[in-house]
Amino acid sequence: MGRSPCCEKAHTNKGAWTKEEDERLTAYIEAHGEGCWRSLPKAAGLPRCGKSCRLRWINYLRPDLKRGNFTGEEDQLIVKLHSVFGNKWSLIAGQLPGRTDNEIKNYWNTHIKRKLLISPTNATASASAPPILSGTTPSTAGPERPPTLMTEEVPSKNRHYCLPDLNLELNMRLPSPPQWPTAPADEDYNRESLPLCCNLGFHDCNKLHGED
DNA sequence: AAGCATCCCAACCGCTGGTTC
DNA sequence: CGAACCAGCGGTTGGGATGCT
Repeated sequence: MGRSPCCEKAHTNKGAWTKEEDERLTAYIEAHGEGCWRSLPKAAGLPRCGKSCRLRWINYLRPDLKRGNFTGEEDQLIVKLHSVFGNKWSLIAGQLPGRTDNEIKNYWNTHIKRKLLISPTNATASASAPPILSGTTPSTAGPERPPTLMTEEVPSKNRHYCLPDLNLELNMRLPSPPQWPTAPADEDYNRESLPLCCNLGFHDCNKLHGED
């Protein structure tokens, strides 16, 4: 097949970007726009691979980036969105203008995750609350799942296990027998794939609150 | 002041899904 | 149709900054 390799690793720099590299990249993108990251380093005269240029631009050089600390609203929004999307940082970043997936991921890992883990009431909630997903996934159903929005500004007296506004539920199960197209012999199930039913929808919050 | 521990974040690595040849 | 490429994503890490003893 007639394509050249992604980048010549022998002639590419690694590690921290220099000011000159930043300026070259910025100037090139301002002149030619984003896109075609593969050919960009050569065209811009940068000893970097396209992947590295893309990352540097998106995470650091883009003019519309919001620098500085996350606000309380952003903080809470991230927690909410994480409860919906899990570790889909790009989706979460899409809801926070001026923030990058990398930034949010770092913020989550260094600030929010710890805050949620520290909260003793949250630990209790994790232990007692039913799992959100019937079929567990590491990003949303494991010990790191943030089931509650529990930050220190909530007085302990008023704390209760309030779920975020949105919570998608994914169920996977075998279809009930009457839905089977034909009734196969047991041995057929042993060697052939089974049809699965998947439901995607919202939680019944009352059930999770134990209020039904 | 020096040494050590911890925090934080920029950047790299490896994987995936879509596209191109 | 399969192999290779490409962009994008999430996980991980290296090392500078900061705090503590």
